[in-house]
Amino acid sequence: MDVYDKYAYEPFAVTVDLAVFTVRGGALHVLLVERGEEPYAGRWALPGGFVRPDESAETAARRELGEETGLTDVSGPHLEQLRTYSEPDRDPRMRVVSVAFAALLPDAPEAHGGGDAARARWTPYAAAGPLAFDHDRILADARERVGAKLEYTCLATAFCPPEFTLGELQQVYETVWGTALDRPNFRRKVLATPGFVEAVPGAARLTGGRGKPAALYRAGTATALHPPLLRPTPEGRPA
Amino acid sequence: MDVYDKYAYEPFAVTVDLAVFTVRGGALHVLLVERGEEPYAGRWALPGGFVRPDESAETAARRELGEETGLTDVSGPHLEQLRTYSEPDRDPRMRVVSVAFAALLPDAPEAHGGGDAARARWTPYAAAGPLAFDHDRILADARERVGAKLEYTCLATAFCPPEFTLGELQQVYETVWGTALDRPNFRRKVLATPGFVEAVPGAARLTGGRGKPAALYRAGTATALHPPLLRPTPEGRPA
DNA sequence: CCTTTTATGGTCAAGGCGACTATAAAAGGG
DNA sequence: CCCTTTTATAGTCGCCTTGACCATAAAAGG
Repeated sequence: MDVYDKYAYEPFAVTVDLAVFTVRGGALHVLLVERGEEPYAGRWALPGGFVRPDESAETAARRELGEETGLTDVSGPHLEQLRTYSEPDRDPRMRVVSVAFAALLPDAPEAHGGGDAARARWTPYAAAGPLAFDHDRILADARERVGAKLEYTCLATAFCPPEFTLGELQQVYETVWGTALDRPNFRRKVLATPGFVEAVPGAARLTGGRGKPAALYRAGTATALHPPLLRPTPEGRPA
Repeated sequence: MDVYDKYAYEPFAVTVDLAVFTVRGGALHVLLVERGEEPYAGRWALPGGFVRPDESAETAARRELGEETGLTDVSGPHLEQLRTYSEPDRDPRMRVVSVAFAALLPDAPEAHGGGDAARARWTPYAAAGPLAFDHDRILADARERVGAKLEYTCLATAFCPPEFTLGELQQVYETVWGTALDRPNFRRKVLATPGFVEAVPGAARLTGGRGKPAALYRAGTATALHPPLLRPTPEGRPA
């Protein structure tokens, strides 16, 4: 990292791209924006934008998250850096290096308040067609990362509202992983992990649905999951 | 990521920084270079350099790895992107965004063949004093990532020569994690994981040391470790 | 009132893993 | 040449986790 090297260096544009996920109605959704200009005019793309001179990539990502979702409290949602995409030809116009982030939101915010957010739409992950640039790749990487992190972190609560039932939490796992889980076993595992969730003391209950009302829980203070909650292996996944 | 936005964007310099690790004599070592110029003249730093106009960050990292280690076959070593560091003030001279990588090498190459490699020295991780720029942080992040990946991947073999004993493999774990492991249990776990290691058929053996000669193994084809090989928890590490 | 639906509680056996003991095969020192 | 030391390898035992179940409780709907 020697700026005084004799090598000439070329200036790059640096952007952030966001894969913003939520779980809605049993399906994983991602926030997309429609491009208005070339290249890829009319195609959908991940929200994002330039990193400004006084910003870190993290700051820029959180700013973009607020602009695209219309959220007021932008400090709440889980946001984490994924990796950086820097293929020389990933943008046909110029050299653009993009730092990708994944964000996890609870359902509800139907997005597009004003400004940039007006362009944004929640799209089922499965229906997120061919995206602009290398965003298909970024989105796939982001989804894989989120699925993997559910195994060994308490990240699943980031998809849930402040108070939630264990059934809702299980829905998050089943939706992201695309597999069904045994309810009693899931419950046993979650409750046996100290700090994962904590019961809402008011013995509160919920919901408009059928069946016995469920107890409410809040996210606990733990972040890691030891031992991990491994997704069921369809066959053998050792390789 | 809209280049036609009205926002002015500032050009950034983009570099790669490498945390190159090896296990030597029961201690984790990292490859450092001494800076000759301001700022941080005389301080040690992670090797790295500018990403060239026709390179991706991955390509630049592998090129730098070759230049700094003097290795000929630069396609062999494990190299993986860590994350990107982009704090606006991380370089006092100008706006530099750095994509950090971790590289894992087997012991032996005493580095510095010619060119840039002459500047490079293997340093025990524990003795890697205050480094230039934010490289202390990068190095700490890299070490943590490597330690974590040993748990759920077969990455440990990247520290070993082409043929190795289970004792050497265990040494890798103990060195990176800083904990002792029970030998029979470690052996049982490694051999029970299909594709982790495969026995060298020639019933070969080794070594100049005392004791019963050990069987030789090669790295297998598996990359993931299911179930994981968790490092012993000193107390409770659920948080 | 009975069925359906969801939440919750419990059992049981197989497998993984930590702790530990035992044996085998080399080197080194008297 | 024997005995100790050292390292590799084999095996045992019991606890805990986990997957596959079964059973009960509490609501809604007909």
